[in-house]
Amino acid sequence: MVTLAEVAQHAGVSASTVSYVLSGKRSISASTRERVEHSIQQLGYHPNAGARALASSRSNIIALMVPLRTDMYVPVMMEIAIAVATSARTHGYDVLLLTGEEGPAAVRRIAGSSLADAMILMDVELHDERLPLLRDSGRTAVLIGLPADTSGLTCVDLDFEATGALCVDHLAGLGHREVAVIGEAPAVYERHTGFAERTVDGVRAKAQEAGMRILHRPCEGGYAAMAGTLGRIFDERPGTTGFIVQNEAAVEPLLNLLQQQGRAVPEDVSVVAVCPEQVATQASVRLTSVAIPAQEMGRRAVEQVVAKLAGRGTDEVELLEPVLTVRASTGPAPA
Amino acid sequence: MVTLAEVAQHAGVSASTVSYVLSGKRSISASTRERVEHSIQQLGYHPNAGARALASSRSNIIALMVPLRTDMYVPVMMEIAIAVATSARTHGYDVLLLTGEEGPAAVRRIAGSSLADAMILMDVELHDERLPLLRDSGRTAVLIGLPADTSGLTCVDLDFEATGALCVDHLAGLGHREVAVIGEAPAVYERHTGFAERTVDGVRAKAQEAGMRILHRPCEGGYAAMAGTLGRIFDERPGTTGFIVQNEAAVEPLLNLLQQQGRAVPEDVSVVAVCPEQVATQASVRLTSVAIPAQEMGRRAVEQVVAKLAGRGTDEVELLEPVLTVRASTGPAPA
DNA sequence: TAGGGGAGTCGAAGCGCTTCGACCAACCGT
DNA sequence: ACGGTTGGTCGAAGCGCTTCGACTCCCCTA
Repeated sequence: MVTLAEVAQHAGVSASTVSYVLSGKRSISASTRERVEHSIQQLGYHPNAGARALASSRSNIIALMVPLRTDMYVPVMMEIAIAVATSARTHGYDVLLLTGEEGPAAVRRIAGSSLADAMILMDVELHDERLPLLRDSGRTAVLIGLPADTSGLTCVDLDFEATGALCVDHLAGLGHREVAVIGEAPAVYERHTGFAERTVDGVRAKAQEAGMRILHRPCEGGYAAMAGTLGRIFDERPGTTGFIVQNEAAVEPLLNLLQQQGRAVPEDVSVVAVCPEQVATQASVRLTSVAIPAQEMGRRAVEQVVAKLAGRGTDEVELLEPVLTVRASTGPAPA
Repeated sequence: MVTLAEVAQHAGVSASTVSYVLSGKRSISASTRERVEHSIQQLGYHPNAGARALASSRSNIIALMVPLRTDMYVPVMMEIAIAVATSARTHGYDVLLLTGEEGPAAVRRIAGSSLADAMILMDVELHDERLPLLRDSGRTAVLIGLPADTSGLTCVDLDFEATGALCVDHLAGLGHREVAVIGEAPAVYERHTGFAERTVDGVRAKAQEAGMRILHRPCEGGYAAMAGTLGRIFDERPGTTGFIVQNEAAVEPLLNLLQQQGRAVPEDVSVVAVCPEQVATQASVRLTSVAIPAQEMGRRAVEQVVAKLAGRGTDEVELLEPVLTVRASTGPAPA
């Protein structure tokens, strides 16, 4: 491995000069800079990450904690993770992938070892165990998701209350009065991952205004679970004409079952989904949906991290505004 | 941050002794060890990752390059990535997440900076641009996938040829003589990511033995694409009674379309999928399938990396044996 | 009883980089 | 013509850890 000292020697300057060429923290004459850059090229020099981290106490690494769970829709997580990794690179950072398995201990480990300059946490629970540790580790952090107490924390998330309200608005505008919400798996609620509850809150509040009746049912993904849930919904509320689905793994089963039961979408029943665009457009019926902007969330989280590390930090909650796209799965309520 | 020196002082020993307690590279008396460990606890000491990397030239980090593409079935990638991260931790390693975006340059960067001790590459193409760089970087590496030239490389992958053969065997045993293979998106073939081709090779070879006619069609995911492909298949081979599907995003659309066309599964048509277990069990028909052992692949890749880093290395190709599970989507060919 | 050897500990020399203060020259205004 | 800048460069002191050789006991064997 080529070292900075070797580059310095090759270029006929001191080591510090090479360092300053690299960092730009002091002015360097054009001729020296050129010479040094040429030597770097020629020798194929790459700064040693460990040495750099040690000397500067900056690792240029962002740790990303992803959940290990399988009850969440994985593609969204992946999309966020990739967006984080990609935008981190554009800011000169690399991303360390931590799985939920280690739990709160991971926070301690990473903060303690200075392995990462900052952390991004996904799948945040309302009373997340990692938060106290995070707070007094003093490390820069950004959450994707919203805990109960956001004081001193920067959070990025979709505005799920507005999302719920938006869905209701759309259905109400089409004349629907009885709507069922197909929610995430029960475990998601038990864990109090805020987003699912916030959506339902948004739905309920708006529904009350609009004089709409809401039936909310958590539901596992897959056909079997959906069949059971759907049966119970129609038993309880035979007049249901609208569905709001917030469980990607239930979307296709729902459409399929409705079709089997001879309920046409959107003529007899309307369906609004909260899901990534791809799911909405690739489903068997092109779905009216509120998009989950995974990329955007990942990107914004990184930008917040970078801003905080640069001292331009803001401790604030950034809620992305939901956008509802009308497609082929919603229509006027049947008379 | 607490340093090793502070721990040493607190415990009344030298810094090197603390280091040896931590690494176990020299024997330490029980009493000293206890005293040191107690001090570590009490002071909340965590070794500084950068310093450690610098001094030992080992970062305890494994870099994982995941593809950026969206034409691959993402959940499998995610599952592998998580398995890699999780098993890496059990061996004391962390995982750095690199996206394909940087391409070959990432290999150079990571190898050059000694940021990672080893690399795991996913989504390997037959003539992957990253391989030459990898080879002469001299870094430890393991591929998940199989390039054309595996010399000097350790590879882990499912045995896709055997997978294809297994599917054919099963269908042939049930009396099917005309089978269509629904493949991955065309882009996957154009890129020459070996696995898709290898599956088809396996299918073809076995089909010849079994006197079965094969029609292979690449296919994008989603309903629209699948509808077109399916139409063309039945136009060309009206007698088709079996399907082998190697594109998770096409599975559900296929089942749905068959149902709409009044072709019953498995009475009229049999379907074998190559997909993760979850997809097979959650589909509208429980699918006979060959599982893609994502977890296992991730785990084995890490184990190979760890072995190589420990000097117990083996440059070999490890092909996992496919397992076919019979479920409800295959049955005897109609008379 | 002398000598050999292992167990346990320490000191010091780095690992490759950043950064601070110091230094030297050239240049400014007056 | 002279003190004060400013731009450009260097030397040296670490950053916190690992690791090598050296040293000291103490026990075992011949």
